[in-house]
Amino acid sequence: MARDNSRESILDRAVQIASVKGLDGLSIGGVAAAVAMSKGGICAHFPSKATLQAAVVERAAEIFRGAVVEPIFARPPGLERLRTLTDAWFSYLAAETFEGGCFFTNALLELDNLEEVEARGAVAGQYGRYLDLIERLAVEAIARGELRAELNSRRFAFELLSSQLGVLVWRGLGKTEEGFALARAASNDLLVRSAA
Amino acid sequence: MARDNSRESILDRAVQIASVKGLDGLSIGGVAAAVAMSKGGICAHFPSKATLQAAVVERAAEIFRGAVVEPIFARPPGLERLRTLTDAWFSYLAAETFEGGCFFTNALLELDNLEEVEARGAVAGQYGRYLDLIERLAVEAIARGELRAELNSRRFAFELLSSQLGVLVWRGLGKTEEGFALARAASNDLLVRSAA
DNA sequence: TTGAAATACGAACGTCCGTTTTGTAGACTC
DNA sequence: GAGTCTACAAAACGGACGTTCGTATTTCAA
Repeated sequence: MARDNSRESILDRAVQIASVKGLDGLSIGGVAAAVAMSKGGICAHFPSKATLQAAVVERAAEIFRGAVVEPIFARPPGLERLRTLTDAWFSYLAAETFEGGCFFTNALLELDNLEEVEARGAVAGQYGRYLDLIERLAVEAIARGELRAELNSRRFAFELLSSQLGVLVWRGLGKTEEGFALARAASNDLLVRSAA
Repeated sequence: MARDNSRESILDRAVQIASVKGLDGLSIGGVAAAVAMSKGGICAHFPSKATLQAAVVERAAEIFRGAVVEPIFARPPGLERLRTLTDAWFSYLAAETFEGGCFFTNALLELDNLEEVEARGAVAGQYGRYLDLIERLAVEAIARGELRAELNSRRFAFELLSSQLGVLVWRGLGKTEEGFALARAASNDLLVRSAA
């Protein structure tokens, strides 16, 4: 754990920079300056920019899982986990876990048309995993009779995610607090009208 | 109209490039190559990159208005215009009016943490105007008795926009068609449960 | 104490960036 | 037809980019 100390600190800073400037806007020189090292020192750990970007995505995924996903396993399955996930996501954004907002949404919309950036697949993969998790939790809640049996779990996931996306736009407009309020109301409404 | 012909063709290409690579990723050399001109020729029309970016945002706004906003004025006020706006937005995205998807959503999430980019304010301004339009149409529909009187028009705008954002994520995941289907269903559901 | 491996510096490379300057065609005006 | 103006090409600038390399420092084992 304490091994590779500098590699970890490089990654932690790089993740924050990438969340603000984008995965493509991330520069080795910028990272070097941010951690007070030389560019050569960075390249010793990450032989190419693509390698650094891949490691950054992986690290961001760990952070996201720790902040949003893992809290649900302390709760009973079904609807309770769905509520916990929603709350955790709002907390994750409010806490500015990533300085630039939601790392993966930023990255997905940044890279979706740039097939030459290798990290694109990794970003999409992580994003898809998150959506599948929401859908799985909905299926679970349906099976337990907590959500309506006829509910389309895919559409449920779409609408729950969409509320989170709305917050990001409101944040971009400088109305973060209003965005949270609207998204919480919308999410809650979704859960209420999906309840059995 | 035919005046400043090359300026217009530069802008049209620059808008497309910016929608794919981002407003910050837009480069004068790239634009020059795309329109088969020299960098100096570009700089003759746009004395600085910031000037070019500002003109690109303005041009993108014109395109967006023409594709999404103007069609509603051919329709009767109220709910009908709301439906038309929604349809026009889906058509606008499906037609790949901008190669990179939704120019303004991309730009907003790209720039929301980069206060050093001058175009940020213009992007946020255009985005806010679109949201206000949705809200105004909702108020209009409420006043005409087409939507419920207790409806929160701000929340309505939030949820309608959120569905559009969902499509953009699905598009980023390579599931554009499914995204359209889910968003149409969600938008329609929103209109149905908001109806008087 | 010595040797080897790990670590990071600092300089250099070629490329691209935004910008400025200079040169040069072709179209206007007088 | 000489002068002027516009539109663009071409070249160069300083700087930042990603990457490579030689070297100095540190760490640890033998």
